[in-house]
Amino acid sequence: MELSDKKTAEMFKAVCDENRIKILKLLQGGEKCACILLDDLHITQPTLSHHMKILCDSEIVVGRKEGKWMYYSISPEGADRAISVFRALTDVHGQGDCCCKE
Amino acid sequence: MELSDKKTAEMFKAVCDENRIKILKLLQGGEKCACILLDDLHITQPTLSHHMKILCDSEIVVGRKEGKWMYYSISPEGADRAISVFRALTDVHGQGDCCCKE
DNA sequence: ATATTATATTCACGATTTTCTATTTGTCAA
DNA sequence: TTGACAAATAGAAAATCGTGAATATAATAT
Repeated sequence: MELSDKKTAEMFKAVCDENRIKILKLLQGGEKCACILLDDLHITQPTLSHHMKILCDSEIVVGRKEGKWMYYSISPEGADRAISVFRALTDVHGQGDCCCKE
Repeated sequence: MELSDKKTAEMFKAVCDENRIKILKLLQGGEKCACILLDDLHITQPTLSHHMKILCDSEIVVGRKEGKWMYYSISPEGADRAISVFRALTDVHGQGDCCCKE
């Protein structure tokens, strides 16, 4: 589970934007077509496409093409991976320095 | 554990930047003085101050003033809160639509 | 083949973020 | 009180990000 700092930052960009958070909330109801997401968000189609790319790059969301349509859903594995990475980044395994200069 | 989308985005901004990720990794060794963090990062003092503000705003890091010095450490409670928020955002509790239009 | 529909890409622009220099504030020691 | 040091703030430059209009690509239907 070793990720570069750059990749880690990329992963959490998924949850750094209000619209992407809204998209995740919509996807919690299960897999949804892009066109349905579009109806529920006040953004244009290219903007949605842009956000879906960031979400898919983070691997927290996965896309599936079916004919003309793109279906998106939350990947429980991707979400678990993100949590693992977050834990690995915030677990404290030391006691620090007792003072600034000794 | 209900957070506005804006607040949620703010919280995860903490882990959306390479320098802040480096800072968290340093703090995993325990509480550290700002001046020590500064030695390990190739940024200026005001830039560090800026990043520490964002980290503290997310409540994943807490600061403590002692005389002239600021000591920072990871807040296990803050980190747990972030994980809870992330889970609440990515748990799937529906099965989606079977198709785009019915 | 042509038209239509769904999504992705390109480009440009404005807003936000990161970063720095300069300055200010706060704390301690002579 | 003055000087030295740590950290925060102000202001500005540069980079990144979010957005939409225009266009391209892909799939389906006629």
